[in-house]
Amino acid sequence: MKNRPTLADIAEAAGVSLMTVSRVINNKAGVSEDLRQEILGLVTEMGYHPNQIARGLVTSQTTSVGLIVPDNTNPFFAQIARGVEDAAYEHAYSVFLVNTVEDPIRELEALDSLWQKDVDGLIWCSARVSAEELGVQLRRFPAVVLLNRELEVPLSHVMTLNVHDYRGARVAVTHFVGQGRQRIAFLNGPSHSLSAHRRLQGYHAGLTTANLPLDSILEGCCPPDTEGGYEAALALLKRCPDVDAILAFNDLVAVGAMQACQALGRNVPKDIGIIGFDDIPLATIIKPQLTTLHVNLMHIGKIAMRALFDMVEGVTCPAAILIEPELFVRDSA
Amino acid sequence: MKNRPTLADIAEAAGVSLMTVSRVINNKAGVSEDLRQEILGLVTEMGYHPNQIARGLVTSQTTSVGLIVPDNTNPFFAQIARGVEDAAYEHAYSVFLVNTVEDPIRELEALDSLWQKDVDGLIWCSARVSAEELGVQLRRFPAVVLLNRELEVPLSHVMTLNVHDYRGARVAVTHFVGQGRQRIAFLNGPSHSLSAHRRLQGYHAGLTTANLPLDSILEGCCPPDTEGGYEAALALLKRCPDVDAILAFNDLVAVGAMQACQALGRNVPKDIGIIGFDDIPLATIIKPQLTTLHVNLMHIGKIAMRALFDMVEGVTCPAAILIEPELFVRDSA
DNA sequence: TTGTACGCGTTATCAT
DNA sequence: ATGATAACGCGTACAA
Repeated sequence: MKNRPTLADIAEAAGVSLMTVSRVINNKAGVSEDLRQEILGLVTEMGYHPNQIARGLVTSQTTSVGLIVPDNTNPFFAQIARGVEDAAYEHAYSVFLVNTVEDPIRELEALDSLWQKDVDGLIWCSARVSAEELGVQLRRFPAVVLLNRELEVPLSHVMTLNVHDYRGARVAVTHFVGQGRQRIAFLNGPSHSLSAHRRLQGYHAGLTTANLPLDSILEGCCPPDTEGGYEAALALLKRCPDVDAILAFNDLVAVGAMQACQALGRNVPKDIGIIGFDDIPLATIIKPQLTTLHVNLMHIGKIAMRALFDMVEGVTCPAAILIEPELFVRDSA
Repeated sequence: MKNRPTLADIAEAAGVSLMTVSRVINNKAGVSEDLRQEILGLVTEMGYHPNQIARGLVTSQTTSVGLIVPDNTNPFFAQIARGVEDAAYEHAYSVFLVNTVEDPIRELEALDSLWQKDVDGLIWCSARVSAEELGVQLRRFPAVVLLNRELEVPLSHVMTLNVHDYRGARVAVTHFVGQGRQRIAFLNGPSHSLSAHRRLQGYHAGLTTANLPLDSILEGCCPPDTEGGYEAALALLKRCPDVDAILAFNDLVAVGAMQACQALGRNVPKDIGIIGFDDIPLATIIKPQLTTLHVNLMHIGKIAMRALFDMVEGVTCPAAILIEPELFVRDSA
């Protein structure tokens, strides 16, 4: 590897002081136009790029942020990560990607490592730590966007960004009811999930509004993937053969449920309607295409990163943003 | 944000010099056991973590690496990224994730930004730049793993990691032939893709080995996603109604092709056999499940990162690794 | 318009 | 066994 040129190198080549070059690099005033052009020439010629490490040491701005996700392989987070990276690119920021794999210890280590890297900000998805620990960790970073997690007491350097799960689930139930469906089941996600909790409330609200009885036999929990949805739907249809609608925690569960229905000879959507959540790419790949609560995940990632950038720059931001999911009616309900 | 403690802070608290603390932090000899314990106590008490930025400035090791992918949303690269991150975590390294979105300009900017961040190494997937430009860029980094790209002249600080596309495609064709299929088509990916080129060769070799004629009417190119596969398969079946097997560039194309067959009333696998490439999660979600050339993508990511780590540490590595894809026979062929 | 001195937090080197 | 000092590459504050 060729040694990278430093400010001093190109200052020497130009026969000027180090500061003059620095001014040119940072577009600051106080350099004659000819000198500026000459230096600019040398800069490109010698392939100089400022060393962000050294720059960060003195400015305590590293132009890099951390992104913590449970699993970047999950399409949900993959889309968000993509949005974050795109927006970071707009601002010439770099993104450290870290997976927690749902492991609280690894989550803590991820935070440590990002802190050691002196990131300017942090986008933290689905934080699993306790409320106290959350407070401690948030205090360590200059700016944080919390995705999929709420905050009891607002903090000036923290923004929360949540999907309006409650409303989404309620809309789905109302849609089912409008189709004349009566026995509406809910295949929920992990019980530790905040979203799962909020969606269950929305599901209940939807039923109540329609004067339909709540019946815990219609509710089930499962791992948020296709296998989970498949097994849970199988069990559900066994204990409640009269189910005519299934609201799923997410699209993966919905697809699993759809396949379970088909395996049992139930037609979707004729016999059983199915609605998913998130609208991942799979939703339109699968046949019949999934009716689902669409959330623009890449856009959420972008919003998160832009807000983070604003906070870093000292621009005031809303303390919390709530994203409205929108029902995309396709073929499954 | 609370000010992070520095070496000086805890040195002052311990009433010793800064260097003594540094020695303790770095597990170096030359500190009495009592002092070491006392300092260690203060370190945890005050929550000290070394500032990697400052450390990197003097050691010129940042313990961070760059990962360049076309699109982290693509399950193929998502899996690889996950493997890279997992292995990086094992070594306490951090990963900068950058998307190129197949844009050569953005790819160059990605390289610049990673270079400015002074990464210890780089994992570069599907490099699109010219051979000369490739050489220039490789020279800028201490260590590089090139995924999905070959190198004419080996470099001591660069390792290439490729899937044996040729062999995979040939195995697939042989499998088709073994099933008595005669009109075997190939829906290839983008013409600029190196993999696409190698797979085409393998496809040809497979046909030739089976004494089947090459027929360019059986070959098509398409964008490497489901829509691309769908459209291309539709066109293919229109111009060649007698096709009884389709080898697809990847699983997404295969799924698209499968749906096109179904839309045209062709049964898969009875009328038409389909084989994909990569074995992404979708392959087992879709029905019928996809027969495909399995590649352990997460494992590839891990191998890449571990090799990179070895190179950074000065351990010698193979100049090139070739991964054998394995045919996973499921329901589509 | 241009340059000098200093400090960011850490490690390496050389003293003590 | 411990400490003082110089460097790493850069920006800020001040001087010329």
